[in-house]
Amino acid sequence: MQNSLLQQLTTSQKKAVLHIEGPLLVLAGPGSGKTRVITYRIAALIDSGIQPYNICAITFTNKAAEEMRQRAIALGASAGARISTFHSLCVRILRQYADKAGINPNFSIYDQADQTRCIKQAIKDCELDTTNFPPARMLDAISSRLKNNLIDVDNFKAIADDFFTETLAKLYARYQDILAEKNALDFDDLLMKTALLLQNCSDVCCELSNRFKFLLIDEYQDTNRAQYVIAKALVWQHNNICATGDPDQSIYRWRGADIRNIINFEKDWPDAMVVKLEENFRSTPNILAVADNLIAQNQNRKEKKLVPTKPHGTDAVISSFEDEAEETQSIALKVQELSGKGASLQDIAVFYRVNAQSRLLEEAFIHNKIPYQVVRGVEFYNRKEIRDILAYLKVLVNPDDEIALLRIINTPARGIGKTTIDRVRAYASLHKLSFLEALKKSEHIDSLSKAPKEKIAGFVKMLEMFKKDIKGDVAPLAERVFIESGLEKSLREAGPDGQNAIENINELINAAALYDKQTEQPELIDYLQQISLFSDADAYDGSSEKVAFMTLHTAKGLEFENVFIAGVEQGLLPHERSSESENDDELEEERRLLFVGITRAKTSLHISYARYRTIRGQLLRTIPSQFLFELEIDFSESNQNVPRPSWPWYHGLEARDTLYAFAAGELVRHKSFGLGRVKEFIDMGENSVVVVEFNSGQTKTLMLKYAGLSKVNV
DNA sequence: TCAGGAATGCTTTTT
DNA sequence: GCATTCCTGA
Repeated sequence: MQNSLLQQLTTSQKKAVLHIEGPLLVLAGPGSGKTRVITYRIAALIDSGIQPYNICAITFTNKAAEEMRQRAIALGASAGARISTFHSLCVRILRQYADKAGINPNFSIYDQADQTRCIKQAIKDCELDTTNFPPARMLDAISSRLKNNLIDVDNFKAIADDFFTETLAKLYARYQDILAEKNALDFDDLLMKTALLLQNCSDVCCELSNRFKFLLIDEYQDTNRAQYVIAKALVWQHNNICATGDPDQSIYRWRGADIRNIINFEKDWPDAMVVKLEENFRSTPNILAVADNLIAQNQNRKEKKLVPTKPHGTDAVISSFEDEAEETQSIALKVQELSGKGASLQDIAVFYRVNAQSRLLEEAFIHNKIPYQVVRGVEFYNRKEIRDILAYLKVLVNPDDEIALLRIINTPARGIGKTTIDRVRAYASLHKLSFLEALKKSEHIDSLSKAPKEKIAGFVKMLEMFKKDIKGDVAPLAERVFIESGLEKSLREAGPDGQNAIENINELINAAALYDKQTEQPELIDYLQQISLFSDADAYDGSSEKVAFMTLHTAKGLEFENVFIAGVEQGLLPHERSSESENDDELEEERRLLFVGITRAKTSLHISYARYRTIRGQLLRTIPSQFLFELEIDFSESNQNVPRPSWPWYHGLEARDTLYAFAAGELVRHKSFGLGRVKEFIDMGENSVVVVEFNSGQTKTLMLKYAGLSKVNV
């Protein structure tokens, strides 16, 4: 490799880049250039005569893969290395070895919404109710506890030993059958089926580990059991694995990530070389100190220092605001101030724990006319009209995809209603046919009258016409489906919302055209599988002059000059759901999440919380996050003189001032107890309690919201 | 068959 | 609070 390029690296980085043969673990703190190390390594490997074809690098998002590809090429590496996410890699492997994996290569990939429909169906089929067996929880158990740990249906049946696990085993079995009937795999199946394939077919394992002579994995701390098994299998022949990661940035335990994978790396590969990258090139010492104070509170960790290399800067700030509207308003104002001082909007990001927090931020930024982007890629693909048109395309590739088929059969309305569908379904299950096959034989279904039969025939004929065009470019087919299915016409007649939907579909067709252009051999199935694996972070456009809003999870791997973290309150961060387990594991993961957020900041960091927040329609008094006290920053609850938002829809404060704020000593009137004086006011937002001593001599403790107290102005 | 309103449920994070 | 599903009437 060219010396001039290597000179850009530190001694430790160089060591990691140039250690070619054998296992290598790069333990790297935030901002230490670990992704850079992988990129340089790819270039160095190719430089030392290794064929790009023999290199496989695994990143966390598609976006990261794309960036890595381009940077490697910029370093002089020829293209051809496989750089992708675990999921994309699995799709490729499963399609290539479909027979051996026992699947049909035209499978659909089911996302959360599809999965939920399937699990609901399974719960119904097993004659269970959704109250005792909530779909979301069942799905979570199946995916993160079972599939990600490579426990398949048979394994689980063998170990189930009480009512709940036995029921779950039945449910799991039924759920897998439903997916199989529809020729669909969910996200976890992609990993599990690949891992099991590699485990069970040594010839496939052999072939792949000969093809990928060098494996590089970024964000190794967030791999789960299935991914670990895949990695292990891929390096079976040579042990040329390079993993980089930081246990302190592990934030995906809840979806099966197993931190032991990185902790036990040296046990798995005893001859591993370990390189530590502790210098931080991203943040000021002020920011790093705060991050360090916070993460030091985690008991379950190996101590690690963050060594700053940048000069001192401004201190991190914690601000408190009256409520979430004031919080977002003041973030907007602060952004304007930064921008006025010359900061570019794309260097500013706002992070939060839950997606719901983006709405108020958007309102504040719209009000203040500041351009922003909400980094939430999957949202686009979750729009109704997008799902509709994609469902048409999915059915063309995978006729067994009943969920997609049911979605489009009467979209737009073509007179095939519930009754008709039920009759066809009954016929299908009686004759052991798929739903589409039953539709094709509809003229033989006696329970149907003439009109529905004709409508079904028309629908089937339309699908068959589309199917003739399935080869080649995707965009023209998508456009044709949009118009000829009647979707376009129905949206055109649906007013402004419809117009918006049309624009979205046009955007999808444009994206498909881009795919056609950039892909050597465009294929509908490949396109559909690719967009199924599209992630939130993939939507981030770092080149546009906009402030970025995203969750703390999405922020992983990114960096910004100026970072805001909003809503740092008990219940939100740490999230209330994280306190359900009896140990501190989940709390520590929440702490790591904040750590990840803080360490994204290069020069300025603004943490905030609101004293009141409306949650699910209830105004609640909040408690500052316990983490705030661990940062060792001075902060007080003083009002910071934020101009109250003057937006027409903003009523929060006024409402609370009159309804929810009483002071001891205040004179009040109750509709039946009459006049009284407030003895004590326990502020819990909407659930506040007042103790009133009435003139009648009685002292009452009242729930404010039911008491109907009014203030008496003296 | 379907639109529209009422009732119910569900709410972390994501590939 | 919002989204989905359920239910009723046309």
